[in-house]
Parts: sequence; structure tokens; C-alpha cells
Amino acid sequence: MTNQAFEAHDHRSCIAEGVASAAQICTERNLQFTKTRQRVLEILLSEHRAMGAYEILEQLRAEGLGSQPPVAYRALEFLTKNGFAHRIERLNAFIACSHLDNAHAPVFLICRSCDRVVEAEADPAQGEIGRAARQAGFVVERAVREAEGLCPACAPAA
Amino acid sequence: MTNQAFEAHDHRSCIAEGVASAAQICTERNLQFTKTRQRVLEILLSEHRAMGAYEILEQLRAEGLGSQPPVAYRALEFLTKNGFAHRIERLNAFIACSHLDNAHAPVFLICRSCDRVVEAEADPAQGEIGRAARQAGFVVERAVREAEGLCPACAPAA
DNA sequence: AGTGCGTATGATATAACGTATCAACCCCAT
DNA sequence: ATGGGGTTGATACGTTATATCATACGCACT
Repeated sequence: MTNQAFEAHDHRSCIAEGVASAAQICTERNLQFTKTRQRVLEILLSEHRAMGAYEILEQLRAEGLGSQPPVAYRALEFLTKNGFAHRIERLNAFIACSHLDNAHAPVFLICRSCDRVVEAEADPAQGEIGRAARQAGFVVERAVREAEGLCPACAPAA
Repeated sequence: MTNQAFEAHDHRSCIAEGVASAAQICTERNLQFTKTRQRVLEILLSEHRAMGAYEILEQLRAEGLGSQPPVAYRALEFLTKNGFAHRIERLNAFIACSHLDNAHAPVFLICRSCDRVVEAEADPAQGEIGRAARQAGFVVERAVREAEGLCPACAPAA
């Protein structure tokens, strides 16, 4: 990751590429990339930020794709389970994966000022969680690593 | 931390020591360790597990210490802000701090089978979050590091 | 074609978590 | 004594998440 990660960019290609990659992976793994699931991923990709489930649901509702909470939560469960999106625990919100290509061990940097979230990848076995787990004889299935603070753009102002 | 961390133990002393330490720290820092705050800490210490705010509230209510959500949330805010308790983001729950003595950079190991939570301490600047943040020019104010998986007691059964 | 199975959807209800707001109170320092 | 900061009481509301039951659809097997 570079400083660019927090900077504005044209991400029309993010959406197209993200959906295409996801579609391909679903084909390879025999997963059903249904309309609602695809649309939720598109929404996450196009907003390019962490979104609450109900915020996503509003868009689905406006498009006639379902209006009840389980609709959004089911799609999000599918997307997160398969690595197409991630849940940000700190925000109770979701964001499209920005590293669809690699293995998944995301670290999130959450700016409390502009609300942007950047995803980095880092092997959890190498870090403090891995060390603590080994010492305790604990088997890690999922590692949550989220930092809250100020991004390069917002830090100077503060 | 050792393997003992996940094992049963008599923790009557945890409660007494925890409350005493907290009381002393409050005195030193001119913080008001009010009845409700102390009681919430005691509840967390005696249950020795992650508890939801409403679960704590039930106990307070039973004891006539307040019955509305803000009562619990205010006490929990005080306790977490001052390091006497921690919020487990993954669980939307709270747990008493088990390292009142040291500086605070907790890592939590959450067993999905028995629901026990163990707190370890590790400098965040050294790990993956620190590295990712430095690369991105991000200023970390709070780091969430939580691992979900199986504790030594539950792993063999699975 | 008919049956059974797994997966996905639709729909309703409710649980669980969290906060805004305003008034009252209390201590204590000026 | 009084004014201000912190604490409490109380009401209401907003947000996030899941349980449950019913229905539909694709697909494999006979």
C-alpha cells in the first residue's frame, strides 16, 4: 500500500473489474452470483466506502430488489464469506474488497475524520495476534485488525 | 500469557484486586468511582467474560441501580475510557481489563465454542497495523485486534 | 415425468445494540 | 451564595441484526 491509497481516484474501473473478478471466481467455485448479490457488490464498489446494511438495503429497495433486512444481510453474508467484501467490526459496516486477487488477511485503516477506509494485507501469523495465539495455544480462524485514526489528508488539520 | 489463560481458576481475588486497583487509580487521577461504575466493573470482573450492555443492565436493574440503557452505557464508557474495561468489537460486548497494571494495547482471543475471551498485551506499533499505518501515512489512535477461533480446550473437540 | 434435495428468496416479527435530549441534582471552588 | 462541571434520571428514538416459517427454483436421480 502507498500513500495513494487514501487519495481520490477514478474508480469506474474498480467497479467493472471488481464485478468481473467476482463473477469469474464464482464460476470457478460453483457459487451463484445472483442478481442481488452482484448488485450489492456493485453498490459497495461504486460507493467505495464502508456502508451500513440498511444503507445498502435502501438502494436495493429503490431498485425493487428487496426491501427487508434479510435481503441485504444474506447478500452481505455471501460476499463476506467468499472474500468479495469485508465487514468492518468497528463500524458495523461493510466494504468491497480491494484485493480480490490475493489471499486474505486484511488490515483496515479507518479515518475518523473523513470516514475513508483503506484495506491493506498482512499475514496475521507474523504479527501480535499470531504471537499471542501461539502462546495461548489458540487456533485463529479469523483475525480482526482495524486501526482508527487520521488519514494523511486529515491528520494535518487536526 | 500462558496456556493457563484459558483455564478455569478461582477469581474471587480478581474481583477484589480489580476493584481495589481501579479505585486507587481513580483516586490518583481524580476520577469519580461512583457506585454504578464500581458495580458494573464488579459485574464484569465476577462474570469474567464478555457481556452485552443489556445483560449488565439487567443486573443493575435487579439491584435497583438503574434500569435504562444509558445507565449501563455511561458506566461502560467511563470504564473503557479509563482502561478498566474493554469493548470487544467483534461481539458488541464488554469485558473487564485483566491487565490493569500495564500500558494498554490489548489483543483479544475469542473462543467461538466456549465464548471465553482472553486478553493479551502487545505493542501495536510493532505489528502489521503499525507497518500498514506507517506505509500509508496514517495516524493510529486506536487499534482493534481480535482473533476469533478455538481455545486450547475446545480445539481438540473440533 | 415424478421425487427429493440443496440453495436461494420472500415476508413478518422481534431481538439486540446504541444514542439524543432535557431536566434535576450535587459537589465544590470562586 | 452562586455558578459551573460532572453525574444521574427518565423518556424516546434510532440503528443493527437475527429467528422463523413459507415459498420457489434448479438439478440430479430414478
